[in-house]
Order: sequence, then structure tokens, then C-alpha cells
Amino acid sequence: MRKAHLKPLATTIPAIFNSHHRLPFISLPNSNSHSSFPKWASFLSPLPPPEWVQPFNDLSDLVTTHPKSELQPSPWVSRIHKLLQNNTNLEQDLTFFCKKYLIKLPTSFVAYILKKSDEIPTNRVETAFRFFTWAGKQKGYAHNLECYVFIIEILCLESDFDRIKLVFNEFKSKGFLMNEYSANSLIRSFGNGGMVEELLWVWRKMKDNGVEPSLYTYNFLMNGLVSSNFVESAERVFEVMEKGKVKPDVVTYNTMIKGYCKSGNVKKAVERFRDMEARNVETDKITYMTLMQACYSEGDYDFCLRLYHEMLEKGLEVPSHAYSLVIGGLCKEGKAMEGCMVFENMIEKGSRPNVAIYTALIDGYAKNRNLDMAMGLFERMRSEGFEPDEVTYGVIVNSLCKSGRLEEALQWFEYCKSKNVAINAVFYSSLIDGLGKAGRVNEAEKLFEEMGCPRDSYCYNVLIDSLSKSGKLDEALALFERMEDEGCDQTVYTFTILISGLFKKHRNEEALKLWDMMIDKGITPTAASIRALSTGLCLSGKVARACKLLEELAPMGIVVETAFEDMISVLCKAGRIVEACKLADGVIVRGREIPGRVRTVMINALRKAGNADLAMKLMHSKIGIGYDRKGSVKKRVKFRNLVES
DNA sequence: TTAGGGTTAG
Repeated sequence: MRKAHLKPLATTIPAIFNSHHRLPFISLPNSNSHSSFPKWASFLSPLPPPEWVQPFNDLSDLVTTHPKSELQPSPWVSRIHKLLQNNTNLEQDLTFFCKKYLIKLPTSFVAYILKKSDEIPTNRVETAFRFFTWAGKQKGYAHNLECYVFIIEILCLESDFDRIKLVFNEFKSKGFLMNEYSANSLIRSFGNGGMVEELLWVWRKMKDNGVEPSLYTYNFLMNGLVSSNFVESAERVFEVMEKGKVKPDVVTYNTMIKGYCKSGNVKKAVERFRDMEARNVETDKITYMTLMQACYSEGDYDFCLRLYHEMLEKGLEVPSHAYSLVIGGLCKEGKAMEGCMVFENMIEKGSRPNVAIYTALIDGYAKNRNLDMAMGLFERMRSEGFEPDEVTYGVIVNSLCKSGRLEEALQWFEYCKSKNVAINAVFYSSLIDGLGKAGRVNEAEKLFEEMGCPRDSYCYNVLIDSLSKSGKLDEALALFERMEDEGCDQTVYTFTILISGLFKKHRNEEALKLWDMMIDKGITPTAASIRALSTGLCLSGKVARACKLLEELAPMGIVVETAFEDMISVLCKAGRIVEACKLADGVIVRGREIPGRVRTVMINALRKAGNADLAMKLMHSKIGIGYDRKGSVKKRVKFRNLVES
């Protein structure tokens, strides 16, 4: 094995191993000491050191001295990296190595090894730091600017803040003169690590040393600010660039756009995007991808699709991720067919589909109630050699559950277990929900208790729902408590399920208590939770209280748009027309809705409740119509008249 | 230098 590795290395760069060219300041391995080599070092013995490894003062010398050094992995670097893999005796081994081959450890050598540290196969950051620390302790050696720059770059990859601060403080105390390369690298590293304070120190130091920021410097700075959510500061930098010598380029724009997207301001991102055209900055695929991703996350699938078409028009390369977003968006909007068309288009253009795209399409078709097509795609995907993963299987199990094919879902679940597919909470929540909806609550409970992965709020919620709907409300409430004990967040769904359940059992005060608890926890009510509360209160005869609660929600900026409609509907459905009419009158008196709308709501509610006679009567009457020119309701015929006359 | 997937609930 070992020989096979060394042989090609020695034959590809034979000049390096010519012993006549050895330079005097590199001590030669003592052939007598061969037997004393530690085990790891045995591979070193047949190879003398390359002649170009000299104690240079500057990294660039080292890299350029040997013409092939950038193209060919240098045998020295490979050796050191091999050595760096052996973590246990790293420091001793390094010391041994140095004594064998080098009179003095060259700074450039350390910098070069650090620069190439991505070639360390395992434990990169830890190993590189140990190497750096060891080097720092060697006699007659002192780290140069590059060494610090590289080690900070490496440490930033793992956000090892303690070590970064330690190294950076040491670095600052050395008073190196900053150059452009180092400033750029440090700004990029600190930017990626979210260390804005350090980043700005480098920026100032660079200016103090008379180094003018280049386009790269600006872009790294912008990216750093944006990554740490300092979007407004990034905006200022952008403005400075617009007015200055170094104008923003496509990367600057892309970074600014990313910043706006990150802070949820997609509108501004789009403005900047359109601005590019006006300023003759060519948009690229990254511009589009950034925007498309943001639109997708915001649920604006339409705009996502438009951007995709623009990409096609401009002849830009469409990355497969863009297809994922477009197809995924279409599927989410219930347009699986259109998604499929884009999919076929993609294949035609030579783009290879992937598991994610197939999964999105399968889910889309299943949600369109076209399970056959979904299963067909699942088959096609497998026949094309794509291995479904846990997400695909999760979709299959969920889809089968939702369409009532519970047994098949359970079979796939068993299949996945037998094939060691990572079973996640989605499998369980789908199956628990399926079992619960099929009235198999005991089995649902059993599955919940047997779960082989951490339970999330989805799992809790579906079981709480099953229990509450099957009359086991107290068990559901116990689960609600347990949820908190297990550190699983109670969500607006949890509260909605329980509030509905409690009202159905006429436990009104408890329901209201849960509502208050939800608000106290800072959970924003949704339309569904408001419906549960307001209709629950209405049905328990507390229409006024429901109205009061809704009034309180409005100033909190919570939309209660359809709440009155829902309340009128449930009252009609329960045959409590008098109360429904009273509520309708009340809504208008409070000036919440225009009378015409309430009229329509009322007519629809009566129809929905199967009370067609009253609906007709209302339609042909003047109830709710007729108010004077000032908009006063004095002259209006009240809804009460519908039942009183 | 900048972008990067799909699934689950009332």
C-alpha cells in the first residue's frame, strides 16, 4: 500500500529528489538513525526533502520557487499532512520531523501548511491549531502576518470564538503592517464568523496603513455586515461605493439583495434588483437564485416563477436548485401539473432531476388528490435509479394516510424500518394522525409511546387532536402538560385543538383560560384559533363576550376579518337565528362591516345551515339595506325584523 | 468574493 503510494510521487517529479541539488541549510536525514524512526515516520525514509523547501521569508517565494508546486501536491506538504493525521503524538512527531530535516523552521513553511490545511482529511481545525501552536513555540521562529491570517481563517470556519480572540489579540500586539491580501482575508473570515467588531478593527487598521480598499475588500465587508444582520450598515457602505471610486459590481448588488432578503425586506431587494438594469450592472444566476429563494420562503411562488422565466429569457444557466424552487412552488400552490411541465422541460434541457424535485412533485400530486400519479412518479423515480430518502418516504406515508390508505402507509413504514431508512417525526405524526382519524386511537397512542426519535410538536398535536375528538379530553390535557415538561413547544395548533375541545364539552372557563395562557406566552393567534374561540363563546351563549374579545384583538394588529362571519354562521347552523340577527345588527352598529357585506354573510349562513326559506326572505326584503346619506344606520331595517315579523 | 432542495397539524 505504502510503496504504491510513494512510487508515482517519486516518478512524477524526479528532479526534486536529485540528491546533488540539496541545499546546505537543510540537514540530511541520517541513514544510521533509520531504525530509530517512529512508526509513523517509516514512510519518510526513502524520500529526501525537496530542495525548494528553504527558509524563505516570504510565502510567495515558497510557492513560486518550484514551478510545479501549485499544480502538483508537494511531497513535503503531503508528508506533513500525513503527519498531521496522526493526532496523538502530533507535537513530538513534528519536533522529530523538524530535527531530522530542518535547521530552522521556516515561517513560510508554516504559512504554506496552514494555507493548504483543507487537505487535512479529518479534524482539520483542531489539527491546524495544534500545528500553529507548536510552531509558535519553536526556537528562533515567529509567526508572520500570513500565519495569523490563515489560522484565523481556519478557526472562523468552526466559529471557535475563544481561540480566534486569543490568536487575534496576539496578532494585534505584533503590530504587523496590513496589506491588501491579509486585510481582505481577515475581513472575509471575521465576516463569516459574525465577528463585526474584529472586522471593523481590520478595516480601520488597513486604512491607517494607507491600504486602499479594493472591490474585493468592499464586497467582503458587505458580506460580513450582511451575515451579521447589519443590513443598514451594509446599505451605508453600498452608498459610499456608489459615490466613490470603486463602484458596486454584481457581487456587491447580490450581497445587498441577500441582506434585504435576510431581513425580510424582499420588496427592497426587488427594487435593488431592478436598479441593476438601470445602472448597467449585469444580473447573474446568483442574483436570481437569491431572490427566488427569498420569494419561495415567503410563499410568493408567482414571483419565483416569473424570475425563472426571466432567467430563461436572458439565457442564463438555470441551476437545478432553481428548478426545485419553481417546481416546489407550483406544487405548493396546487399546480402539480404545471410543476410537471417545468419538470419535463428541465429534462429536455439536459438538467438532471434529483430526489428533492421528485419528492416535491409526488407531494404535489398527492395533495391534488391524484395519488395514482403520485405513486407513478414514485415508481418512475426508482426505476431511473434515484434512491428515495426519508423525506420521499415521509411524503409517501403521509399521502397514503391522508387518502385513507392506512394499511399501505403502515406497510411502507415497516419497509423503511427494515431498510434502515432514518425514521423521523414526520412518519410518526402522519401515522398517528391517520390512526386517530380512522378511530384507532389506542394504536395511535401506542405508536406515540414507542417512537424511536424525539417527539416534536406535530406528533403531540395530532395525538392531542385524536384524543380530544374521541372524547378523551382529559388525556389530551395531560398530554398538553407533558409536552411542556418534555421541552416541546406548545403551538397555536395545540391551543386551538384544546380550546375547540373544551368548548364542545362546555368547559368554557377552561377554554378561556387556555386562550389567555396562549396570549401570555406571546403566541400570535391565527384565524383558526380566533374562530375556535369566538364560535365557542357564541355557542355557549356569550356573543357579547366574543365581540369584546375580538375588539381587544384588533388593536394588537391581529386580523379578525372573518370572525364575525364565522360567528353568524355557527349561530345559524345551530338554529339560533335570533342571536345571529342580533349579532349582525351589532356588527353594523359597531361600524365593523358595511351592511351589504353583512347581508351577504347572513344570506350565505342561512343557506349553509339549510334554512333556505329565511335566506330567500332576507334576499327579497329590505333588511340591512337603506341608510341615509350621512351613512347613519338610523333608517336601516334591522336584521331582528327577519325573525320578529 | 455572492445563491443553493423536498415532507408533517387545527
